[in-house]
Amino acid sequence: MDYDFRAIESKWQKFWAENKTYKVEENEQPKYYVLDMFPYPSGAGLHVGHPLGYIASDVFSRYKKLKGFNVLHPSGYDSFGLPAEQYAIQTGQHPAVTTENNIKRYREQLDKIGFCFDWDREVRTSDPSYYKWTQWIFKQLFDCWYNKETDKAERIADLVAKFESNGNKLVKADTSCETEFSAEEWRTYSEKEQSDLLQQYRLTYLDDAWVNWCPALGTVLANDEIKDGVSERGGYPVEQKLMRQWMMRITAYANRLLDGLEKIDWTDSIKDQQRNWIGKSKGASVRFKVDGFEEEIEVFTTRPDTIFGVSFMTLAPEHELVGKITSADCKAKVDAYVKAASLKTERDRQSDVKNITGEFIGAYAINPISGEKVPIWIGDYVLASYGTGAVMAVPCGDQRDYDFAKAFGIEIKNIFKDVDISKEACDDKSAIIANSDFLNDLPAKKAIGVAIQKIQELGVGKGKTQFRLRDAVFSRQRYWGEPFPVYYENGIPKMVPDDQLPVELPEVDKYLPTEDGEPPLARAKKENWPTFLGDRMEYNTMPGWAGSSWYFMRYTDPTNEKEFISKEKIDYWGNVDLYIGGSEHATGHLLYARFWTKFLYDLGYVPFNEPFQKMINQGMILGNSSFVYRLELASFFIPGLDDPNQVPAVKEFPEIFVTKEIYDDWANNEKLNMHYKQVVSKLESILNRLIPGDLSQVLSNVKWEYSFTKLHADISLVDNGVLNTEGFRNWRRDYRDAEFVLNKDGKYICGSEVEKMSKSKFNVQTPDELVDKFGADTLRLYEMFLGPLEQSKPWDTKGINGVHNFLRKLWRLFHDQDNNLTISEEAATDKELKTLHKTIKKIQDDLERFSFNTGVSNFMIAVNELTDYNCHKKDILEPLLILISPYAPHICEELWEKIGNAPGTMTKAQFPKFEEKFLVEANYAYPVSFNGKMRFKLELPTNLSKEEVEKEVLASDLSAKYLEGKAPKKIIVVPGKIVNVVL
RNA sequence: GCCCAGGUGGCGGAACUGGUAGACGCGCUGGAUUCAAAAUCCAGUUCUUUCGGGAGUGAGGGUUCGAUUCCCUCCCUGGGUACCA
Repeated sequence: MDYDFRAIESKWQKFWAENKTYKVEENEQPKYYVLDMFPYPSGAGLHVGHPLGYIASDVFSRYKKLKGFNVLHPSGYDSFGLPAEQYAIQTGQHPAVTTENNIKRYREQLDKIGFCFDWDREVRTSDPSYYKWTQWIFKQLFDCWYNKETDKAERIADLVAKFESNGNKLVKADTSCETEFSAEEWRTYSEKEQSDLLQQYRLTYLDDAWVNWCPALGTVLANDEIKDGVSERGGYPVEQKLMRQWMMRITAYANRLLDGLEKIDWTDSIKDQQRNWIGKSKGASVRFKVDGFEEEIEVFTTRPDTIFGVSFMTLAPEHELVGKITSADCKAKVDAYVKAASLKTERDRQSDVKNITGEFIGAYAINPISGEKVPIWIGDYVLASYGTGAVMAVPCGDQRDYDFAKAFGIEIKNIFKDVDISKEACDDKSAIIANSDFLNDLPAKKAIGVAIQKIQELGVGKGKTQFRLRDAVFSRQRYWGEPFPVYYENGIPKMVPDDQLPVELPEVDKYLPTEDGEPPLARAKKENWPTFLGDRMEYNTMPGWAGSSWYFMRYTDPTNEKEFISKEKIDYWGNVDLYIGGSEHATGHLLYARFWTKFLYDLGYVPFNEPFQKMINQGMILGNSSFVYRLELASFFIPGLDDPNQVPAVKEFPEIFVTKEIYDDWANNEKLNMHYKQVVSKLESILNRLIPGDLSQVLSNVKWEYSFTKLHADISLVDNGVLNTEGFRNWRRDYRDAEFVLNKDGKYICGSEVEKMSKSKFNVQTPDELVDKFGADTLRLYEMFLGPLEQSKPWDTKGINGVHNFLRKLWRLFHDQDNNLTISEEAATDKELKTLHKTIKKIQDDLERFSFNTGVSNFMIAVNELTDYNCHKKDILEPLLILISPYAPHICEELWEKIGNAPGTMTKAQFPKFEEKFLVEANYAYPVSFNGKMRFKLELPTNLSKEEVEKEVLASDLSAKYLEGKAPKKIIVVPGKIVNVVL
């Protein structure tokens, strides 16, 4: 074999590991920080979709190194997580053991692809030396409050000092505390009372929060683990349960999280998702009295200027006043509506736009500005979880309110001057207000301010900015997560002192919750806890996003035992310059990491406000799933056969699978389709076998009832759409006796669909087999060659030969037919230099704009051209190797060494310098267009002026044909580009 | 519903600031080499055609000497979502 990739790749992988080629230290060079999103080491290992982003970041890191940067490109593992815990529950094996095994497998797979990670910087969230500092950060959050005056986090001690001197009256904090107290009062409070009050100021605090509790599973479930009110797994009932939880006061940072988006280079899509998630809206909160009751209804509105247009009020069905103010005659209907709404999920309520529902509750609200009485309705388009759960409905100015009013025949008042609202609402903020007393003749923009002023004067409300963002629940009732550095004493939560960190996970007998629903850690006895203080330790653990909210900082100083990171290191490395990962973390990890970064910035621990300066979201690699079609026999009836004992049961039939054509035919609902006969004859032959004796006479009239279901088949059993039926029978026990109805060529054709790659869809392609067959360099090039990084694309290995051939061609540029090195010291020709410098420019430009796929094409073009020139010159090939090395490091290192460089110095090479002079040409073939249509090319010297070009074009014989003797109206000449003749 | 991304040959895709549409690769067709196959090499490959051309980047308009690129309207696909008051 000429290009022996197996030998080359294992040689260099070994060399790099032994010589620590990719180790980085702080130095004089400018820094560049490239990071991949934290991988979770799942038991399934890597599939071809995972390395896509890692390859891109690896190529970019290597490129930046060649450009003279000191590049930090680390990796590690987000190694706490649910799958390991679930496996532990099933097998009793400690999750640390499973996790360790999974990491080993991941590492092996990663190493085979030849990444330039500095593994000396590896971090694992589940390692006590790491989570010690996650706990430490938690303690800092506990020890801080948010000062709205300075707009940053400050120490609790300062707050306590303020309380001691002035109480909380003058303190402008982000707090849930609504009671006011003086300094004297503060001093009289007990320790418990003070602790409870401070909780309302701390950035992490204990509070009761509703969770989805599933008693049968003994766990709390996420929203998407619940389908139709029961657990997705097992179908057990789920109830709402109030639980004491650690919360994160992320809402204190809402404004800064929003504003910070302006300064970072992320896609609009992710930024929009974060903006929507934070959901800032400005407006006013207004209180409406309920006619005949003491109670008031508070609403939030972004359009206080339309308050004279309020025609009715809508409450969420869950609104606490609904029970109190509903009139007796409406009660039955309202109760029924509330019940119906409670059965719908928020999603259902949101997606059902066409079906407008609601119910009048027989009560009236009084408009605090106009004094008008308006009916109160409930409607499930109003959600209790947002704002106050009540809407002042202005149908003339809001389409949703408009549709509601129309649906129930509620009067629609018009408060806009010269605007027709007979068809739809008017939400144009430039419309002029009318019929609105003091707001008349003002446009909305001005009227909003005036309205708020009036509302405040009258004391019926105030201007308000509302956020959708809610404080984040930070407790999980799980085992495999960071323990909190918290213990309880007399019911007061206290922090474990720094010198006793980390609080390590205790051993437990089972990884399940206790019978009374306490988290697994409650199983640990006092002596099981490596650290135990007070009456008891905290039983909850931290969520997955705890460790991943600061891991990018730890890479700069991964083994520091004294601090979470040192000031010098983080000052040198700064924030992440390029972050590559999927967009699925848009409102999770990416928001929380920004929150923690801003917090640590406030305390002066890190010099940056935003963790990830530029981010690229790689598209998903989709799998090509294969499907088989199983016949589901419902029943059958044999006319001439009366003895029921002679009739076999449906379940005695083997599994029957039909080829795609038959399924398609059936799915197209052709009753007596052309394949019907084949299916029936298969069924009859099976029936014949099941019934003893020859019954062929009787069998001809059997009535069959059946349908088909589509099932995933493992893609390894399918070749070019054709199922390996024998392999399929052996795939699973139930299919051992499967029968197949084949197509006319005697083949079983599978269906195929492009879907997300996942184990459950049996469409996973691992990188291992490809590395084995073609080598890591080929895989790296191929994954980059597939298309733009950001786009999702189906995985298909059809084209992989193309890039593999490219590498072989590259190899052959350095070797003769007998695979002997042939490299010449001869001076390069102009043509060869042009190819080289054209390529340098392309590769550099493409990489600077993260266009990895076009880079590969350009290598191919260069190698094709040099092959044509029969070029074996070192002056050309050596720089070319440097260009290709970020993509295909193994083969390049090998050739680099072969042509006389010291081994392992490839990464220290300098990216070749592009020189314009080699691209300068004496002539250029101008494309000449007539009325915008390209007709021919005309070779002209590049130094001609516009006028000269024009003259040459008109004088050309080729032009005569298109001019047809007419004089052109106009001629456009773009020098070096194009000529267009307008007739 | 709303927000975002996208729609170019048989396929993956290229065309960067409005300037030769289809680079590069796959696949396919024909040929060379071979006893044969693989591999390799050469030629062709958007569609259509009366071989002069004509049409063509989801559809329809617009701006422009010139539009895949900019603007408007619409359709389709994928992702996100909370009817957010």
